[in-house]
Amino acid sequence: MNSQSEEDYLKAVYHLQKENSAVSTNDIADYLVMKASSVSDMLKKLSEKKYINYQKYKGTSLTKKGKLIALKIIRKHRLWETFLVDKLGFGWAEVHLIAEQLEHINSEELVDKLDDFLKHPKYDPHGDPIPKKDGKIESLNQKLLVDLEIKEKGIITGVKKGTPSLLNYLDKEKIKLGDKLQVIEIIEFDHSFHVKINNKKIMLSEKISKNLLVETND
Amino acid sequence: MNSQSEEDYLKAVYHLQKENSAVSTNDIADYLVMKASSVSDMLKKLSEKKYINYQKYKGTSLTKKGKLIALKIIRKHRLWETFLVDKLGFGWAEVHLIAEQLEHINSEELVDKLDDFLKHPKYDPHGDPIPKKDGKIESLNQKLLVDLEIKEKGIITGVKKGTPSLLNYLDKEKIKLGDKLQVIEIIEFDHSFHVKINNKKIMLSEKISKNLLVETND
DNA sequence: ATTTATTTTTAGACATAACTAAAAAAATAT
DNA sequence: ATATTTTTTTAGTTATGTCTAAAAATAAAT
Repeated sequence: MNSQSEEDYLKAVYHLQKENSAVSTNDIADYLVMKASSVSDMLKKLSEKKYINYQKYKGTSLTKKGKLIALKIIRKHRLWETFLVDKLGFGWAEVHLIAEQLEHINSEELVDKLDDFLKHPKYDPHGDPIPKKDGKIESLNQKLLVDLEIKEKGIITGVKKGTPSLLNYLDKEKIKLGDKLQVIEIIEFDHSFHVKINNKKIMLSEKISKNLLVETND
Repeated sequence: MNSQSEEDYLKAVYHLQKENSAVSTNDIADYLVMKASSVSDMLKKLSEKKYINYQKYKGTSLTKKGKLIALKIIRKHRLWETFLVDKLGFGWAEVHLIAEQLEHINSEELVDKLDDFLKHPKYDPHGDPIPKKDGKIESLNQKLLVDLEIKEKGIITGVKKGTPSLLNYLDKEKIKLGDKLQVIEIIEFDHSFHVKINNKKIMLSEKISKNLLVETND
């Protein structure tokens, strides 16, 4: 069995893992509100258990084994959130902290029976997809901006490679995670993207559009 | 907040506490499957938090504060057991281990909403009474054998003072916790009790009947 | 009333999972 | 290319909650 702590780390890596990129120690530390040294210790431990691929100084990613554990916890989290909102009448904003506790309850049978009871919901109250028993999960349709077409809409969900210069640029332009985006025009000459973000038109270079992650509806 | 361990100890003391008697360190150790030294450590800690009355070598009992905490955990345990059996379709024998985990989930609002959802059940699937939000609980009708009337039935639930000689005697007569008992006759001359235990007639002296705890229906 | 046995406590060790401070490696800037 | 900054790791400390072994207190038996 895995400790609550181990489960929290695996979940963090899952949530931070975008595309093919490795997750950095500091990112995990920020996400879990801990010190980087604590994260280092735990990464070593999880690596020994074969839950993550880990090379010193090179960041980490989930192994198949680790990913399955993370998805099972996310499944539990989202099923419990559904229960709390649909059956107990909680508001969708209040349930996160409680589900954070419930997701660590250990019983396969409980999860299956809860899933039956809720009639196998596909999405949790926040609209996030609920993984199946075997870990299968509906993909989030996260794409790079460069792969969008004209008129296509999406929500900015992250960057592929968070180099400071890119982050600084986004910061300066007041572009942040969660902002809505729509492609207005793609300039053939330099492949720059003219987009509307928060109802403000802005031009993004090809390089930027190759690094900006966007979640779409289709 | 209290740790899961602290809660487990308080619950153990609650369950072991019969009548006015203090609970011994060894009894708690047996109940929780731990070593007496571990129990000693924790009793000191719980005593500092004013959850128990504790004097070295003299056993322990819950303070008002500690009893309320214990009852709140038992309330959660029994509500969750009810949920597992009534809503999720578990058998009543399978739910204990899962409820043992769920009882430590921390959220007043969750307990209240669960109670509403279950329509304020009075008893859990094992027939045990569920404490109210304020800690009130239906008494178990635990009496001393000496207080029973002729024909009255009950279940042996413990002894008031577990002196070895009494326990040896009960052992020799093959009388154990959970045995069903019915009063056949009370001899006026020496106040001895003639009872039927497991369909076997037996005579118990006044002294014994003043030390045998019995749970009745009324 | 002493001796013997049992119970309880203390003292010291260990695992987990966090921390701080310092060293080492990698990334960035000049 | 070297210096500076940032990130990551290592080493050592701490708190919690368990353990074993030994000491102290209490209870039981002769």
